[in-house]
Amino acid sequence: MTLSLYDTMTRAKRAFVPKDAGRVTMYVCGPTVYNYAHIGNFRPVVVFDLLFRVLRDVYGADAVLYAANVTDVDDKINRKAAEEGVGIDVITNRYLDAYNADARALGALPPTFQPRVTETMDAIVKMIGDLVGQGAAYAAEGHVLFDTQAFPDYGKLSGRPMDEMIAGARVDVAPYKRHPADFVLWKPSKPGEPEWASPWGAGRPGWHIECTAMIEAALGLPIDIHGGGIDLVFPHHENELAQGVCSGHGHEYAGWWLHNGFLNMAEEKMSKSLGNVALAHDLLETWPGEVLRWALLSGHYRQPLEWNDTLLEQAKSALDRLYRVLDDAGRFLAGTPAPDGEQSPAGAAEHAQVARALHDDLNTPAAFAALFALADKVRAAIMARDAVGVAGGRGLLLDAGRLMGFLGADPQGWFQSGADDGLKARVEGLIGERQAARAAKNWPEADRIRDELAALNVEVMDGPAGATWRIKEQA
RNA sequence: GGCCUGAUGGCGGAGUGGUGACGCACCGGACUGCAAAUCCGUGAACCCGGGUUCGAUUCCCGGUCAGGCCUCCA
Repeated sequence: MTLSLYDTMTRAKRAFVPKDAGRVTMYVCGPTVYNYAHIGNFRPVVVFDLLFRVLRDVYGADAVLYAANVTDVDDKINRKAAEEGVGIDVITNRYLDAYNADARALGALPPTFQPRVTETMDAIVKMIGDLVGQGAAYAAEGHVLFDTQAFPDYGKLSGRPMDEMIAGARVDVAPYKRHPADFVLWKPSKPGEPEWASPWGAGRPGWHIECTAMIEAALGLPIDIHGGGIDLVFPHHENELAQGVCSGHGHEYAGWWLHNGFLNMAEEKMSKSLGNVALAHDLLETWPGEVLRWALLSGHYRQPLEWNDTLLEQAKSALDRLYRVLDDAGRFLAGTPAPDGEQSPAGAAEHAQVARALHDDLNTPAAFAALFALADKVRAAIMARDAVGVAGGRGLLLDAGRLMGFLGADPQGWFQSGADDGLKARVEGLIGERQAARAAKNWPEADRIRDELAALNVEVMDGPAGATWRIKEQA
């Protein structure tokens, strides 16, 4: 089974072949930590976490090295720190902690490395020195600039011939630039703002050099996969590429460039029912992280995705369906004698189909379809009272879910999340009373109790083996 | 102005040169005391105009609409 990935550089889907199958490397541009991150900022987090999981599945967990950086030097950080009268580390640590907590809630595995600009300053300064030494950068008026003329392929990644860019540019060109396309590697800090020592004077790095230096420091150039949002293709990744190649680390930078599409917000829908909840941090107070993850993966990662509350409701319903199968499978197996071993696990073909879909450039909608097909097989095995099929099929469903970062919750807990112990005890008591009323065929009383449960946002479902219940809607 | 994406049923969203997945929602039936869940089943879509082809939703050209990017700072 071949893994193929769409590469922005060649604009084609290509079979993925790492330089070293025992050491697969991936780097993804992470957040600037000056505030809570928007849900759109978490799309690359979830998409590349999924790719991380797929790569670990193919090459082995220890063979995949994934670095996701954190930008903790930035004007917005400086401004926030000044507003609060604290050091930038207070701001960056606060929002980095929140970011990591949110990422975890969205089911993202921790990256192998999470380099920070402030901790990579030596490597950044060294790489700028390398570029100057290679004749690809020059110092001017306290700045160090990358000389785009030194890189003939500049513009190749984003498909922008340099002449056209200059012709269409609307921005004033700083007088110290040799070429309008040249960009900053190092610049002086403003008075009172953090600064670091360098051969060109105290100051701070430009945005683009940070990532190139962090890649070299954390993984070593070249890497197999470089990921990020499609908005970063130009100028950020174009510049990273130019820096990496010209710094003397060879002609390759990244084997595959992957870019996720944008998340489009439908503000009016969002605000009407849920308030201003564009932040993942806020959404997580209303929805399970798994629902947000499902919603983020419900379209192909390269396509734009419309984000609204309907999408979240549909994601919740879809996950409910899968968890219901797991729940029913568990109940069936708990009440069934040991299997006779005559039949096979249900859904083996569908299970393989999940991985096949993911290996086709992370086709998550097709993978979801396979997940549902697998769940249907488990359901059919339950109805056929095929214990081997159910037990095996449930295992396959859980395994496929695990590959995608789903179905990790206890099914009971999934449906009863949000209920505290007091509510649970009260619900169990009411259900007991209702069972007695139903046994006596006292339907008005049974319905009255069901209404009482409904008032507690609890839905009761009668089954042959007794009643089960769940929380009806998200709070 | 330049460059680049996208347009599929009520909603979300795959895919394909030859009867258009999947999920959510809706409708009919079974089951249920009634429901819920589940099962069976129905209905429902490829932006517009040309071209290539035996055949186009799919390939090509044009258009419309929507979105992204166009370099320290923004």
